[in-house]
Amino acid sequence: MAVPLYQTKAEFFRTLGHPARIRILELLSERDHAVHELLEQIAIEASNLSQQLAVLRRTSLVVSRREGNAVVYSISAPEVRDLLLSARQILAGLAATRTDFEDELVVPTRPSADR
Amino acid sequence: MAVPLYQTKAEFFRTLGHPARIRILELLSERDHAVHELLEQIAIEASNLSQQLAVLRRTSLVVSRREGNAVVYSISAPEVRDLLLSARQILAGLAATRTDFEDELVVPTRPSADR
DNA sequence: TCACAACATGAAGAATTCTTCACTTCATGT
DNA sequence: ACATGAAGTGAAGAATTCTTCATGTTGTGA
Repeated sequence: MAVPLYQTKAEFFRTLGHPARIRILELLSERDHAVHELLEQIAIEASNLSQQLAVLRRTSLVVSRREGNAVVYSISAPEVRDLLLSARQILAGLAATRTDFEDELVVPTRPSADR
Repeated sequence: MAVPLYQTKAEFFRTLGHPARIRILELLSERDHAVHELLEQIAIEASNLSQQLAVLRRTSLVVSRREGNAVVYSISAPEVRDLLLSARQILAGLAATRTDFEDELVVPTRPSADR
């Protein structure tokens, strides 16, 4: 293998490192979506969405097929679902830690409903 | 929550999206390491390593403590280990897919040992 | 107290990645 | 054949992220 594994891994994570791409993968891990369906859910320009889909296609994380007038995307590695879940858990854990830490350090103020 | 979840997730993955940071996390998921120990394993400049450690610290993925002359780092979320494993599997799957695909399309040539 | 080793940090230029724009392509309906 | 809706693409400037350099801190041992 010419490219070291940790380099490949880094690239993989980098392709996950974009809000639109995360949303796309989350939507696709529920079910296949046509591009115009994704567009309804994600608030970005059509051509930007195309660019992000291209990134995901390049890394083989998704595949597309044409269905008449529409192009339908699907996830190629179902394990991505687990990965996203796993990430959510870690994130929840870290958030909790940070909150605890604040609880310890921050001067207590009147509890506020919206923060 | 002011910041949407998928934004936070994207940031999380982006902090994983760097070869040095991946290696650091892999080393730390084996056991705690002092900075100079990490430096032995990873071929980057000391100050670069510090910068990457700072990135990981900012996102609370690692924590550091001083032990005499040295600073020792450890992983704060053990689940990171699973995540890295999970990524490795997906990557292996994708690589296999791509290889299969090549097997189908590419004109077979004499097998070569070094590619 | 000095000197040195181990780390950290701010700043700046280099390198990447994002977003948008102007087009192009492809399939369908008329 | 033409118009239209759906999607993709190359290019370019804006925005981020990397790497390195110079300098600053903090312990330890002489």
